[in-house]
Amino acid sequence: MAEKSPVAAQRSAPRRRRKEARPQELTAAALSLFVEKGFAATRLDEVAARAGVSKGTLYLYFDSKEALFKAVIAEGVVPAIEAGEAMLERHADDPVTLLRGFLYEWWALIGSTELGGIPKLMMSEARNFPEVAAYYHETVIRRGLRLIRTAVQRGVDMGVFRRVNTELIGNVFMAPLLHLALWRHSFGACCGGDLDAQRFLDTWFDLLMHGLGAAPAPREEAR
Amino acid sequence: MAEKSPVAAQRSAPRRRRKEARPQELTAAALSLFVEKGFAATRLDEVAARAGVSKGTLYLYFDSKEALFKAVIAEGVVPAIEAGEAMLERHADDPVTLLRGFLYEWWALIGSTELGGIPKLMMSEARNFPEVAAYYHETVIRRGLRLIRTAVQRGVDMGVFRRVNTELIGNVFMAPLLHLALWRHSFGACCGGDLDAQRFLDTWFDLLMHGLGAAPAPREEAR
DNA sequence: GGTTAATAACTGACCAGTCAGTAATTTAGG
DNA sequence: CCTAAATTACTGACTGGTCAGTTATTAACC
Repeated sequence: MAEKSPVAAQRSAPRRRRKEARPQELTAAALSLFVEKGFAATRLDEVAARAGVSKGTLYLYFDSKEALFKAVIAEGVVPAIEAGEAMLERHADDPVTLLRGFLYEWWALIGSTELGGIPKLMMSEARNFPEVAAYYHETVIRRGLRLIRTAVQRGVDMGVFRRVNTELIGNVFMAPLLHLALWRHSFGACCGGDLDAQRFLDTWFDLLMHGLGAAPAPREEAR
Repeated sequence: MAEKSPVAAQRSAPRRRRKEARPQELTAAALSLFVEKGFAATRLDEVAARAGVSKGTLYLYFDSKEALFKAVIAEGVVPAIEAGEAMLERHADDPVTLLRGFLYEWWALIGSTELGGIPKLMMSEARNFPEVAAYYHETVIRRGLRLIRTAVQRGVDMGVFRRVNTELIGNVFMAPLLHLALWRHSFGACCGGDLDAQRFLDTWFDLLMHGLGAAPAPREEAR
């Protein structure tokens, strides 16, 4: 009755106007699809469909596929960096707690969530989208590395850690975490051999603390 | 003189027939392009052109783009694993030398060469090509991890290393190496901040040896 | 009923894969 | 040897499908 269309079949939702909510919904849909299939292999029709709109609507909010990509990155990851910087202030006097916090919190808030797909996405696409890569590098990587370097430097200055090359320690610190996230979103999702995240993190933190020459005692003696 | 063709203009090389050499040339061209632009973004016309043949010829030797992908992986990486297994035999009694060898040799023979792009390629494409991923996982990853685990286990048994979780140590060991290679082929190729490979490896080996509780003395006291 | 969010049909470029034809090489016949 | 027939590596124009981006139209909300 209400619907005169006799074809029915097409289950078209009743076309709402929600200018405010759209960009969020679209970037959220794009994030999960980009992470799942990669940037190139994701069709904009699909992104739009998952957000419950048509492709034309997507183009009301984003100029191009690449612009959508940038928005996904900007929105997903910048808040996380800010959380890290807050933590650096909060535990200014305890480098071990700080590193443990970065490690386990990073995993809890980023690595293990959908955001954990972003490193893979950026690694995969960096060369094809140098502008986005530069933005990410400046906004996320540089700032993140500085965070870690600062924490380790404090530990060295306080005599808690051995003298190590603080220049590159941020990269070394992050490598296993990123590896874990990349694994989850590549081989972990298709071949067996899934890594046990908790044990992996414990193994790494244990090795790292011994490597830095700090008293072990991580959680309660990590198994 | 030799070339009678008066048309000239078209700089077509004189069409050689070299059935034996083609597959090699094609996989080599494909490897560098896949690494540079990713699998999806690489056009087969381009692969063929770089190998000095036409696209039609490519299809005489490979059934599909995916078949070419598999060939690239199989040819590029399996020999390297075999070299590692040989090394495990050669230095059976010295775990520290073994790990140092894996680390620096891996970088010299794989990470720093064009083959170093393969981990990035596989990470990026694993989900879209589960069959190739499964092959790589079985043929390369499993075997490689076993190599490292064996070396560390020996060190623990001999009392040279602390008791650590040998189950996951292979992944932890490889993570920074892979990170370095991935970096080279993503951000390193487009944004500044290039990692100094030698220093990075030294930093990692130093941290690792201390973490495993082995006597330091890596090269001559890595700076 | 006027404004504009939203749609869906459309366009044009692009590219994996095909195939009818071309040219290099080998073989057979003289 | 020389030449012509047979073979086969190789080519490049073509096809069918896909998809980013556009536009003419529709309908929701004030």
